Formats: sequence, C-alpha cells, structure tokens
Amino acid sequence: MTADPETPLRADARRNRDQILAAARTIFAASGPEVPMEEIARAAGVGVGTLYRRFPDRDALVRAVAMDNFERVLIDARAIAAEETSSWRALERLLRQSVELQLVVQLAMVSHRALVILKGDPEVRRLRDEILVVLDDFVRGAQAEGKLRPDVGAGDIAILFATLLRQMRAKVPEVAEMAARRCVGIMIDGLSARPGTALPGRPITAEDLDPVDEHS
Amino acid sequence: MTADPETPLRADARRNRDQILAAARTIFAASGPEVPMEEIARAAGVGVGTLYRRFPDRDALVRAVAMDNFERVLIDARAIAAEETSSWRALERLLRQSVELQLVVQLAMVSHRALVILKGDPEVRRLRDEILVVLDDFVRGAQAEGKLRPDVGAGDIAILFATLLRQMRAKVPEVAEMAARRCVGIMIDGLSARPGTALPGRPITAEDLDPVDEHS
DNA sequence: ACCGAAGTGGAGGGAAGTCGTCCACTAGCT
DNA sequence: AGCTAGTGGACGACTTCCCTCCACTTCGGT
Repeated sequence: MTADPETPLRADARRNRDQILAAARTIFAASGPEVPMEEIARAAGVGVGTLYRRFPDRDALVRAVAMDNFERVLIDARAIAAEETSSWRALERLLRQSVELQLVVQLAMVSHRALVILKGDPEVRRLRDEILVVLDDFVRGAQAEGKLRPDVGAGDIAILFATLLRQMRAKVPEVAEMAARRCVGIMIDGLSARPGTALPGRPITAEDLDPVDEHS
Repeated sequence: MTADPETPLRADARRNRDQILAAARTIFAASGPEVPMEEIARAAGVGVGTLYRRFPDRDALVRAVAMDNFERVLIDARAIAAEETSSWRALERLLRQSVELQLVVQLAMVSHRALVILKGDPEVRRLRDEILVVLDDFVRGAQAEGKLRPDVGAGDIAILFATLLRQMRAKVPEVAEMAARRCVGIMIDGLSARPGTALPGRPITAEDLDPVDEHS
C-alpha cells in the first residue's frame, strides 16, 4: 500500500494521496473509523471524488491507514531497540512515543468496525504480529532486568494502552473484564507513592475538568 | 428524577421505568449515548412508546441515567468513607468498585454528546461536584498517609479513570494532551517492578488479543 | 507551446437508519 | 365493573452518508 503502485503515480496525485492518509490518520484517531468520508476529504484539502479515486471505499482507506501506522511504529520500535541498551528504557520510550505519534490509531484501530475490516487482511496481520514480537522482546528483557513487574505480558501492555488511549469497546466479556481489572490494578500500583518518575505538567484538579467546550 | 413524581406512578409503570433506566445504563456504558432508542426499549422489555412516554426524548433519558448513576456513586463513596479509616484504602475501594458497578457510564458520560446534554443541567452538576468533593478528601487523606503519590489531584484520577474505562474523545487539545501524558506516566510507574499488589487473573498474552469476535 | 492522458472536485441519486407520534388495546386501581 | 393510566409497535418524515459521474484542470513529455 505504501510501496508498489502499478503505475508510478503523478507527482500531485502522490501528494494528495499522502495528504489523505495523513488527514485520515488524524481524524480516525480523534473520532474513530466511522467519520464521513467527506470530512476526511475536506481535511486533506481534496474533493471526495479524489478520495474515492485513490481508495475504492472506506475499508480500503482504513486498511491503508492501518498499514501506514503499523509500519511507522514498527520502524520506531526497531530503531529504539537498536539505540537503547536497557529493555525497560526501550519499552518506556516506545510507549511514550506511541502517544505522541498517535500510535493511538494503530492500537485503537481495535474499534469493532476497524477490527472487522482489518481482521481478514493478512498483511496487516503480519505487521501487527511483527510489532508484537518486538514488544514482547522488550517486555521479557525489562523483566529480566527486574524493572518491569513480572506478572504482565505484551498483551497486557497492548491492551492497557489501547484501552487507555482509546476506549476498549467491551466485546468478549471474560477477557475484557479481566483486562479491565488488571489495568486498574496496574494503575493503582502506578498511583501508590514511591520514588517513581515525576509526572509532566501540573496536577490536574477538579476545576480543570470543567472547561470542556465545543468547537462544532 | 428519582424522587418527586407529580403523580405517584402506577406499580407496573414504576417497574418499567426502572427497567428502562437499568437497561439504558448498561447499554450506554457499552455503546455510548447514541444507541437507537429502540435498542434500549427492547433491552428493557418495553416498547418504544413506553420509553418515550417516560422520557420525552433522548436527552431526558441520558440526563436521568446520569443522575441515577451519580447518585449511586455518591452513596457508595459516602458509605466507604464511613467504613474505611484509611483514605488510601477508601480510594482504592472506590476505584475498584467503580469498575464493577459500571461507574463507567457516569464518568464516561463525558462523551461529547452526553457532555453537551449534561453540561447545562445544574442538578447533575451539583451531584458531580459532591462526588468530586468526596474524592478529593480521599486523595488528600491518602496523600497525608503517604500512600498516594503527592503529585496527583482528584482531577487526575477522575480523568485517568474516565479515560481508561471509556475513551476520552479528544477535545481541548492542551488539557487532553497533558492528561494523556500524565496517565501514561502513572501507568508506567504502575508497571515498574516493586512490591505492589498482585494482579488478578493471569498475564494476558499476545494470543489473547486475537479471539475478538463478533456478536451482531 | 501544445496536447493527450491523468487527475480533480463536488453535485446529487438513492439507500439506510432514526426519531418520535399515534392509537387501538391492556391492565391497575377503587 | 368501569375508568383511566399505561403500553407497544407500525409508520411517515427526515437526516445522514455513500459513492458515482462527468465537465473541467493540471501535469509532463515532445
């Protein structure tokens, strides 16, 4: 999707395609994979027609965005793995960076609709699994270092993040419930006092919750 | 909404009303405040007509559910406050209980649509603030006990949970972003190894992520 | 310069899904 | 037994989104 066009694709077309992908990534991240196609087109500065010319339907777009994102993350993860010597540090960096780079979408894609769309695609699957492999290395490594609690797996972390960064639409009752409990457990530990890392910014107070305005 | 009907309301009508509220709570929690009214009616075992008779429109229902939930939580919180001597323990209990009792909705209600609906209602507002007061007590108390990291506020926790239990639809860029970063920070601390609480269940692995099926 | 192919945008037909009303009918209360 | 509150679900109006279609613009090679 990002590599082998049958025909080289004209310069401006290429640019538009990228803009669409970028816009879609942002918008999907913010509002889920069900936003009107037109909104994406507008954000990308193109007409719906162009959008549909490049991506036959919504599913194709979702797939493309997913691929694009997985690729970025995978590249990041590998770069980190190469640079960092401590697995714990690597893990930490990966997670933090994921937030900044809106990995959100990527894991967040686990949004029922998107899930169904991506589920069948073997390419997406493959990429996802590669990422999980790297993540798993980090996890095991960090645990060997004694920095990461031994009772979590790569899945825990993936879920924890997917859930935190976006909602985890309840699905499989059992797993989902347990996952929720564990996340809470982890977070509670994260909250309990001890020489941990300092949090960025300032404490968010009850007042800060109010100024949640509109923009539409 | 839960207290002073103008007319006593007939026995079965009362029952239906409660069932509707219960169903709505569950469904809203699972799928957000935009689900078709009919779905709620069906889940409650009544016809749409009945639903509309009791709640003029969607907003009224959302409001009622919110009130109902806030009330429950407030009662719970106060009960806990009375029973528990340690603020940290109280906080812990409140948070865990919130998951089980689907406080979800309640904080989760912060879902754009719902937010707008509830924003204006002073009654809802009042309840919410009362809850925050109790929560704030817990927080300060737990911090005084040295059990809770001193650099978080009641807002942090509210956001952390609202976000974790349901998605936090990005809104105010600045606050939301900072909040996200802090949540991550907290979770990372929660993840770092140390004599913390044991997590329930077993580690969730990468494989566990797959069996996410449909049901529709 | 020029021209043909590639690319573009957005109006609009049509499908899907919701809302909330309306009313014939049922079941509580006295 | 009778009166009235309460019930359910069919239904028409409406909204929202999808994606096609095609007249028009732009690119890029000669």
